[in-house]
Amino acid sequence: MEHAEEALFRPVRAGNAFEETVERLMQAIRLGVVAPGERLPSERELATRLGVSRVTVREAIRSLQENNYVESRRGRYGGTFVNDEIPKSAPGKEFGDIHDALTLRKVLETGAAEAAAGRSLGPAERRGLRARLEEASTASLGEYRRKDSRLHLAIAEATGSASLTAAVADSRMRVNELLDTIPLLEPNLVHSNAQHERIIASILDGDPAGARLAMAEHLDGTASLLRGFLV
Amino acid sequence: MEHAEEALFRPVRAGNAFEETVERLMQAIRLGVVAPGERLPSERELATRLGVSRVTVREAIRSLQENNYVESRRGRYGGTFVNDEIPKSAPGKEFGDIHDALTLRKVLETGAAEAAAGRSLGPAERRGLRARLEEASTASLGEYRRKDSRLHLAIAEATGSASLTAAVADSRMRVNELLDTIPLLEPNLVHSNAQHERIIASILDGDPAGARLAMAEHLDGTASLLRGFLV
DNA sequence: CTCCAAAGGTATGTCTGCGAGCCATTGGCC
DNA sequence: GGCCAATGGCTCGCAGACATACCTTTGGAG
Repeated sequence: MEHAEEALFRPVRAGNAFEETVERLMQAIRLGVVAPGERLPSERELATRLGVSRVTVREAIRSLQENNYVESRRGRYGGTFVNDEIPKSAPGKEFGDIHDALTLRKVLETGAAEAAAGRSLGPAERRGLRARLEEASTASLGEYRRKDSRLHLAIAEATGSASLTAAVADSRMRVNELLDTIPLLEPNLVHSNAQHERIIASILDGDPAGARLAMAEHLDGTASLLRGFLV
Repeated sequence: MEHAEEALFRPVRAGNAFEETVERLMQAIRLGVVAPGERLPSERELATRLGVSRVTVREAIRSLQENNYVESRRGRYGGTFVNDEIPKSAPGKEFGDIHDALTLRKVLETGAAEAAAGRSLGPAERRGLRARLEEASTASLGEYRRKDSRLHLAIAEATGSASLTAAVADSRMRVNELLDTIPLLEPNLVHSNAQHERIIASILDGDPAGARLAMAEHLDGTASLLRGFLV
């Protein structure tokens, strides 16, 4: 065999520093962690947190400006702000491996739901989850993908594991790119919200098995949709 | 809240190219993907696969030579070979976040076991799993950690998801570093082998729920051991 | 015995990315 | 009205990493 080697000898870095920085900032915007109208951290702060030089951060931001994701304003209380209308992700992405992305997502997100339900959550965390649920349920079609992602990220965060949260964020970006190529319909959305309620209820009730099951059903919906659309 | 930002604005790259390359090669050796006496891929091949220049690969290998992990021989049929006795990992590692590592591992590995059991495996994959199980069950104390990792990696591979396999490899490295600081005893080993049998049997029988459960119990063993030892 | 393919060993010029510093702009505070 | 802190905008020299080319060693094939 020895084809586990493929996993271990995969490329050390996904791209150059610039590309990866753009990717991260896009993640923050597309997953709704920084909403339209809100401000990104300052260039100096981003440079520190992303472990990258300020020059590189600026180049990445410039690239986002040119693609109408953000606008920058100078002066104190200035900064880089997310535009109200952000471009759709470029279509025709190579669908790498749908099976790969969906398998990883299912493992991570059902695991996160179960783990979150198995923890004793503080009042702030419980409030956070309810707030995200509320946001998602009242979201319009245009902002649904973002609000949905924020809810799922909040669930991952509720596990208390930063690396699990990071993994979920990456996974969602991959799957969202695929989802962006197929239509999002009102009925899906209603159904999705009902499932969200079950998931959050199970987590808040401390019911790991229920949370896992509810999440699994939730994910299976979009998974079969995807497998259907993309052959 | 907005502390999902912590996950998204984490550092873009874990270290410089050299450090990450060393890390990868150590993973391959420590996880037993390249066993003692075996040869690493050639420098040129590693450079291509790791997406890094040959100079960097050589520096990384040099560092491994100086630490007695490998030896290089010139000429055709030469190469870089893994030593029989590889150094123990440096103790006193900062125990970053034990909870974080264990949470992620549980999610990934129970998910992998379940996913593997839910697939129809080819004869080669089934044979591979049985072979790894056999290797682990007959391993001596000294080589147990390696053989054990190979078995778990084989399970991840059986999901057919490369990124899941990569994630499991990373996760195991983190947890193994912690495990290296506490003793490995014969009784643990016997118990562990029995659990391995159950896991593999469930996977080969196509019993996802059973595989998940067996894996969960298996992991809980070392998890509670760790939490106990490391406060 | 000779040849030569494949592996490690070496050298050099280029370019990316970083660090550090300074400038320009802005709006609240005193 | 003036100050000034915090932000984006800009420049320059250095270190790391890269691509490429060439050299040296080795053992099997012919």
